[in-house]
Amino acid sequence: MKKKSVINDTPVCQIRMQAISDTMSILSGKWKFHIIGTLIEGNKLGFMDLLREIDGIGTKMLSKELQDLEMNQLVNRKVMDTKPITVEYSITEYGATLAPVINEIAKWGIEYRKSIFEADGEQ
Amino acid sequence: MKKKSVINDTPVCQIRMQAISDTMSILSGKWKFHIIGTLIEGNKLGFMDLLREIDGIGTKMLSKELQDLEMNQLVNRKVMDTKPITVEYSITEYGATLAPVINEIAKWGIEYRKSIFEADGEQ
DNA sequence: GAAAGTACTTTCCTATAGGGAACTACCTTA
DNA sequence: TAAGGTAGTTCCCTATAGGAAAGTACTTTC
Repeated sequence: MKKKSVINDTPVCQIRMQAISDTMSILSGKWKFHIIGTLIEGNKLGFMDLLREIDGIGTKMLSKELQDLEMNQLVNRKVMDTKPITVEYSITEYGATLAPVINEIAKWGIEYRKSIFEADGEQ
Repeated sequence: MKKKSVINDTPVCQIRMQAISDTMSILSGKWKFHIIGTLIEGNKLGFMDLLREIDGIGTKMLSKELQDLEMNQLVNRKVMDTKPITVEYSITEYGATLAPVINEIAKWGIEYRKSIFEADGEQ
């Protein structure tokens, strides 16, 4: 008889694990946090604005990631009736609920850097 | 003259973005959150215990991810002087500070599932 | 009519992530 | 001496992520 899981085998744990996988699959990749963070700060931004704000991203990735985020209802895309057409990207009400998650992650990262600095005397 | 970033160009934003990248690179991959979550719940666990607890992981990934986490001081590895040698994995004090981050991520994922269920009548 | 700005899409390429299966090595029990 | 448990490592493979560069299409400005 094969031994079975004992810790993660409770319904509460299963739901938690599933929830973590869900969140991380929605926010996966190198750029989603940066895009969401920028849109939370910047309110309404055009494609080229985002391209300039997010250091290092290219048009292909920005376009693809924005589509992903739009599909998951975290970002609004609105085509404006201007002379050269412009597009307004903004965070949705639902996307804004990610702020506490992003804050915790940023907070932890800042503490992490501090602790490395103190321990190793580097950087 | 090329237009420059205005939102993300403040020192505070740069540090925040860097911190998010740091955290996500440490916790990147399919399994790190599961391993850390299990170790927080389970206290001290052997390699085979983790293999059984974490549904779907194989020996190769578990071994590699544990090495990553150990390198980043989030997990302790202690070889025990038992008859067949056993290894005790546990979360470090520092690794335990990830609990609030994991909690926020889990909380958001649970709300996300709820909202999809309400909106679409799907799972 | 050429340049430059809007917003993308497409193609091509490489690097990394991650899985399966087999293998190592050592010890205990039947 | 064969089976089964400990804890991994190694090899081979595929799929995905992500970057660079060029192309599309349309408009305004010089």
